Amino acid sequence: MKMLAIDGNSILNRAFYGIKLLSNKKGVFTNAVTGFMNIYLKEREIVKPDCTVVAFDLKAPTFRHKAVASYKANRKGMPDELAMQLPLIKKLLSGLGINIIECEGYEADDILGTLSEICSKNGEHCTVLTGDRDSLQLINDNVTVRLVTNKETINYDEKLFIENYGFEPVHLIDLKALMGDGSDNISGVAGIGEKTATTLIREFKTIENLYDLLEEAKLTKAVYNKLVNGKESAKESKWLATICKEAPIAQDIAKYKDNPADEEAVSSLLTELEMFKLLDRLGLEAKALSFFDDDMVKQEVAVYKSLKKAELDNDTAEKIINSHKADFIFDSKTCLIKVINEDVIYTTDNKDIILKIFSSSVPKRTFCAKPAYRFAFENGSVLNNIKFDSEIAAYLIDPLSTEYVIERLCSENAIEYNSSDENADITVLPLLCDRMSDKIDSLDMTSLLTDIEQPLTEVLASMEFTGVKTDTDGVKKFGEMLTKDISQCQDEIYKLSGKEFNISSPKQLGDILFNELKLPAKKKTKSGYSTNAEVLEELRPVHPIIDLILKYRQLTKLNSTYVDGLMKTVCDDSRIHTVFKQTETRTGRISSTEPNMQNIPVRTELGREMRKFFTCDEGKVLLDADYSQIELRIMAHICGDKNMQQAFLEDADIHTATAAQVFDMPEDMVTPSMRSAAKAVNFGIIYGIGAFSLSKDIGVSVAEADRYIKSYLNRYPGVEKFMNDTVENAKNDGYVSTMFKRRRSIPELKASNKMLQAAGKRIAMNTPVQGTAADIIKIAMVKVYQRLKEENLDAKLILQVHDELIVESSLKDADRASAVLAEEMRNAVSLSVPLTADVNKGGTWYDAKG
DNA sequence: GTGTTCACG
DNA sequence: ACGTACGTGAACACG
Repeated sequence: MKMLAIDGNSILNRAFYGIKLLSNKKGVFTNAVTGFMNIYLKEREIVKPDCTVVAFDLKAPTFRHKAVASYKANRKGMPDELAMQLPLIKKLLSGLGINIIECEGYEADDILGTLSEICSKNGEHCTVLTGDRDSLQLINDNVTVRLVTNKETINYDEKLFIENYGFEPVHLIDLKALMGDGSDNISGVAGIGEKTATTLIREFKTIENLYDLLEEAKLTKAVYNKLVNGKESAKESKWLATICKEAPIAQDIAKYKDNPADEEAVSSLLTELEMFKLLDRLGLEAKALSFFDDDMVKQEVAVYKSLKKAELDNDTAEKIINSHKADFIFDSKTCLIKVINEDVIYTTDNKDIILKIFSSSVPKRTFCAKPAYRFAFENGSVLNNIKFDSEIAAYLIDPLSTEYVIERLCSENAIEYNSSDENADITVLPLLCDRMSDKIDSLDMTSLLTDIEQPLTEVLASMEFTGVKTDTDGVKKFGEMLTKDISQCQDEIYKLSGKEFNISSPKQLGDILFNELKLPAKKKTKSGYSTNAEVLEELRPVHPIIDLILKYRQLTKLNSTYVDGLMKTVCDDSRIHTVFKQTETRTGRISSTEPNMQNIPVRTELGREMRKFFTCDEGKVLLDADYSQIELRIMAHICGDKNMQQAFLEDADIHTATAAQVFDMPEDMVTPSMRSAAKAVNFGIIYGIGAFSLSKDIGVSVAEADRYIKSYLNRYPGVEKFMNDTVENAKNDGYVSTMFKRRRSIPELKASNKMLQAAGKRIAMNTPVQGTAADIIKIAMVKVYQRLKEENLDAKLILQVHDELIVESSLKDADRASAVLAEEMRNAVSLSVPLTADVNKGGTWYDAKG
């Protein structure tokens, strides 16, 4: 008989923080349940238990001393999003026939301790599944702990434990008694940390033995004194660290055997939670549920009404055009439009009629306007007077959502949605727009939506439509050259390693490097050795094969992602029409796909060659304009630091100026390496700096990197204040915002996981800066687009790469277009420091980049 | 489908 | 101690 004993709270907690928030249409969160079940089902395959028990905490804070201590440690409690999933997972597990144990006054790990004790006594095997290292103390011949970590699940048996810790599992409590445990409010012996504690426990095994032999033991004076002073605390800590094995639960293992599942109950629950993948995995069918059967919800929802339908013909189109508003949904795949006007739904797939509606001046609202703009442009027409795009509105309201679909937005806005009605989307559209419009107003984002984002949609559609001229012959030749070099590189790698293998497989490559060639392994990943560029870079001097592998990586990346990848996307007009996504990023940037034109190589000379194949039509030229240091300038503006502002007002080289400040010397004494260190610090400042990463980035010690940061913040006190205030406000408000009122909520700040919290702080510091930069270039894009049009210039925006705009212009209009670009980019907003934009021109992107 | 790697700002 | 900077998209291997 094999038992699997699971620490429900620990695993649920890990699952919650490991997966982004998910919820069903009613807003019931399900990410922790999903994550828990993923872990559980995977472990079940591995352990193959006969009986399974999931233990949950049920704490009565005053019941006993230990409970009080840990109650305090967890007092801030779990977030509501997690707490509401506790009953769900319990219900689900019961339905699956899995035993749940809760025991008043005992924590989950006490129950696991008791269960493992019962198994041991009966000579049965017990596998404990938890994310809590404390439980490792339970390990013995019969008890294995499978420790769930972020990366992997480690199977801890006695052997592995001794290998890692150097003493037997049972003495983990003695270790804790000395070193303490902050997260569990265990104080340990003051001044004794992990190192000393481990050495002591390896030698003396238990604290009792240690204190018995204290006088004759060879200890330093300091350690001796600490131990003497901390004796009481050590004893107390040991008691606190000891997992109880006497919880009052059934002693008969047979009681914990798995029960048959109640399939009916499980499938109702999972259907309601909309966890269809899990249903599938369990081999169950979804159950039909009546929509909105919850009375509470019913009262608030706008009731779905079935509307009259009519054909959209010339006459009805005329009527619509002359009315005061029309809401439409356009499906570009099937070229189908549905228009709602005066409670009638009109439908047609007639192109001319669609264009007639689009180009008319009747005020329109829609969901996802960009394909409509593109359709209009592709047919030589225009789309006029879009008043409201509810998809963009939904994005501004919650940029963290992964997809914006009408059905989901309805459930979030208490609008009933009949998914079996093919006209459901258009039926709910007017109401959805009303609700979202109110929300946008109340969030003070009206101007952001109507003055920046909505006008931008047309600009993006135009850029996509225009596309980028591509020299396919050049790309092909470049690819042929790469292919030759790759095969040569490959041969040499095979020669050096003595065998043929797939160099692109990190697994096989790791095996060759670290097992066959016995190179020193640095980092590990979930599935083996890490072989990323950073690791390889360090190994470069150790073996000549490393250089070749890096070369191979570079060449194959260029060949598959850029040469092959791009060639696939070139259209018949020998232009690439990327798709810009306006509702994708959490900061407000736009992104580019199919292909991604925002990550074309530039940093290495070979990669940069690619840009020679992005060109322009005969008689035209490319204009490339980029903001210089826009993010640092924004930082200087919003933090108000006079020292930092001065550098920009004087038009100084900001990295040199920073180096002069940080290293406290005149600018002409700054060496290139100091400048480059300062540059890294400036980047770090924008990202929400950490000494560790900075040290890695510039190759100095963590302490040194920390000094740089301290010195930086000292010299630019406004920056430090901004960081602190921003994080503080974000904690209070739950969100941060940009200069133009774009907002991003930061749930990470409420996490109990420290790493997530730290990540939240960095997001809080970075988003206002990155997001404001995004706002500004969007404003510039709209203005540039309008002016090029107004001034009748033969010049079109074709690309945006975050701080860079590219225009394809006729030769004759190039100078005027350049002036428009520079002017509008510089004057997009007025900050307390100047914004500068450099413009260059050339026949290819490579040349125009300056 | 997920993880790893690497291209960009 | 833990793992380590912000924001993206694409290709490939592997289960």
